[in-house]
Amino acid sequence: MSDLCDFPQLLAGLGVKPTALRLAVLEVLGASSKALRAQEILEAIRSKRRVNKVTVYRILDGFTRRGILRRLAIEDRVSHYELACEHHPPHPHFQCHNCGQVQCLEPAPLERMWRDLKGPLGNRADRIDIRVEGVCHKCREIS
Amino acid sequence: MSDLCDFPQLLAGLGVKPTALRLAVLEVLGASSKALRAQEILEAIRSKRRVNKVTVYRILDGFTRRGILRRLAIEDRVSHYELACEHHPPHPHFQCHNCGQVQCLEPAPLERMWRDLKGPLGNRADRIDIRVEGVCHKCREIS
DNA sequence: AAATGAAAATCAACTTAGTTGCAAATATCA
DNA sequence: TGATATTTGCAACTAAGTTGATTTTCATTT
Repeated sequence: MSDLCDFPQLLAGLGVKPTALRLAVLEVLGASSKALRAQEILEAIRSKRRVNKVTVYRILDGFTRRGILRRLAIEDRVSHYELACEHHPPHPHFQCHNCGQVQCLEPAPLERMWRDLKGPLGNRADRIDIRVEGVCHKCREIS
Repeated sequence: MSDLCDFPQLLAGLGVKPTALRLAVLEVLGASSKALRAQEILEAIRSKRRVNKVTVYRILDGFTRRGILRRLAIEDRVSHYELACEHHPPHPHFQCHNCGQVQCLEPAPLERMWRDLKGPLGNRADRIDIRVEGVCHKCREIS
């Protein structure tokens, strides 16, 4: 997941001002090969400049709402974030029990999923979760 | 997900004492057709008797470690729990954007997943997550 | 029946990740 | 330039869960 995207242009296309902090968030994520926690993003930016955590949380939130980022509920009590641009289509993730890192796996077609997920990268897969999100039949009826 | 399991026996088989609270937790989950938050379990028990939240959290934690329950990291900042006994094999979940409820879907074979997930129950699937958990190659090398 | 000891439950205080409301700074437009 | 809107920062707060110490329960042993 290297940064192939032109972030200023990406933001411009959505009418979002490309402020220094917004670009910093995108660059940190673009430079990462794995999904990152808000905390990690915050620290990465702080290694270069001064930021308030609230600002970062708000940027992450805004980006997620606009579909610029995907928020992953992969681990209890912490969100992970990744770029959601055309170069980073949805894909399965692999979290290590031990170090907690969240690797991105190939967005292989679903039929090949099971086979693919168990083998590659030398990971030992103990558990595969499949999760669907949307609007349930009950809520669809109401609205 | 109705309770087909004999909880006292289940616990006995694992050498876990079937205390009133432990059974209460299992009964609440056994009676539910969906995965529940710790909060909901706590409230369900409190409608019948007095409990301290710490006790419930510790029971949920112990049960999860022993494989009696599965903890689902389905939503930011809250865990959901479900029975992990033989009558409740792993399966995909559906969370409603609107009400937040976490339905259990059929544990259909993975090759049929995609097709199956989109159609049934009248839910509108906006997003399908596939998540793998285990020990990554790096951590495997170290230990 | 009383004493003992281990397991279970409780309590208060704390932690972590994230949120709110408002003020200050910065950018944008007339 | 001044007026307005947007972004950032700060302090205080919240929700969910955790910790450590204490008390209760309860099955044994005396």
